[in-house]
Amino acid sequence: MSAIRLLVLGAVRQHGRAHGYQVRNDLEYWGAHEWSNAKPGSIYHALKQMAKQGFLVAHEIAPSTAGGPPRTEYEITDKGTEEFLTLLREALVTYDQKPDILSAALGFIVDLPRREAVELLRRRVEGIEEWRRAVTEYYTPEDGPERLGHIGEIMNFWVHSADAGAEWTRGLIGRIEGGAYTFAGEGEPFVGVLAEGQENPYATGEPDPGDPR
Amino acid sequence: MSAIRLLVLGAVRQHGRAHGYQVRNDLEYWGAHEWSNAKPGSIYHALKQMAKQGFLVAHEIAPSTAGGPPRTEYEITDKGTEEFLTLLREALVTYDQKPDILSAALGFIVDLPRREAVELLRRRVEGIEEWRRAVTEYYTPEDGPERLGHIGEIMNFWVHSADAGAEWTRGLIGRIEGGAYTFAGEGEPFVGVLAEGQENPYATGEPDPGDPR
DNA sequence: ACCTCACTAATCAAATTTGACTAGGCTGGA
DNA sequence: TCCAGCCTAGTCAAATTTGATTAGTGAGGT
Repeated sequence: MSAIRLLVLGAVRQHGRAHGYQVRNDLEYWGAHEWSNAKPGSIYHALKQMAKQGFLVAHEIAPSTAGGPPRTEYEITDKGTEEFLTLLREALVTYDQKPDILSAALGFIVDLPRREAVELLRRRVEGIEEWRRAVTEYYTPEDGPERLGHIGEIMNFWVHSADAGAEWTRGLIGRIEGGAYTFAGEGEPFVGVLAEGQENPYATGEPDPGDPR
Repeated sequence: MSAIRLLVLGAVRQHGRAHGYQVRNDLEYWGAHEWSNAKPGSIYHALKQMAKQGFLVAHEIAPSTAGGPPRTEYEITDKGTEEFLTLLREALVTYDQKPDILSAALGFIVDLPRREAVELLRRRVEGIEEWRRAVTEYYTPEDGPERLGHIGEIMNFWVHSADAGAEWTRGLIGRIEGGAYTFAGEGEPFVGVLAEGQENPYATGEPDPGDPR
């Protein structure tokens, strides 16, 4: 599974009620178009699909204030919230070497209680270590590592990345345990969405070094 | 673009002539099903598509030796070889945070001259460093990093991964310059394909810790 | 008054990917 | 002998993703 469903569900949830363009803007504000497949087509498709599956309800809205086609607003259902939490937990725990999924989950990690977040990340680290043991054994044949030739570099690369990922995760666990950020049930949450009408400080497109801020 | 075209083109090229099932087996032998979308459907689709585009030529073969439907063999064309090299170079140079593409390219890196491989990897490292400068500036706002809240962890994660990737690439450059592996034009290449009839020492599916080898 | 640009909001066809399924032949045990 | 299970080789529908395109509105320049 890709990150798009988690991203879209989470964005709608934070707004309570949102139309596609709003979701699209949030994700851009997050920089999600840089590291995931959060493009217009995918977002609108995900919204429709998840509405069909009962995770969202669609409300048709009149042609709207400022130009453009009539827009549809979406609200998350109870089933949708459940799905969101399932996806979020899964994304935090499993090491499937798709960095976009972890990234998406990081954006919503504060929607869980602090205790649980730490617990899930611990399990993530364990998962990485287990994966590492499995493949290390797997690709280190008894007739010497040379048998693999340069192909061995592929696994070497993965193992290296996994190690870096584990180390980073341990760091994050430390920061969270050290009291960083505001988690579910800890009052005033940090909301990473744009209010209606608020301008997006980040332009579309590449992270521009000459960003005129 | 995904890794599948590079993988399929490269696999066909190594065989000279191959049918889909052979490609599928090679990629499995490489472990590609673990870290890329090298599933049957994708492979057969890529073969057909690239035949349509003139990168491969298809030969219909009689119902074949051992069971199963009639198979189609593919040969790579000159245009296909060009495309292969283009994809390979691009995959080595560009840091697009999709690890499967780099992995695929690593599998074919020895199809280039040693000199060029090193040069491309150098450019890769530069690319990563440039990317890092751009996003570091981008996501470090003048009103303090706290404004980003936990969202900042996403970029933090990416930067960490990028650093790990750069470091690993430097290591690989060192190994290659140190004389490791056999590159294009250096005689007897290492061939990472299964001969017809050779058994695949790796079973399908997960890297099994209890692998009976 | 006219034209161009940018923004809002979304749609669409084409390409790709997923995951399940087909169908023939071979093998080994009851 | 018969049948369950595996291997070979691939197909197919459904879901998703890509990249381009549409269409209305308002602002600014000439």
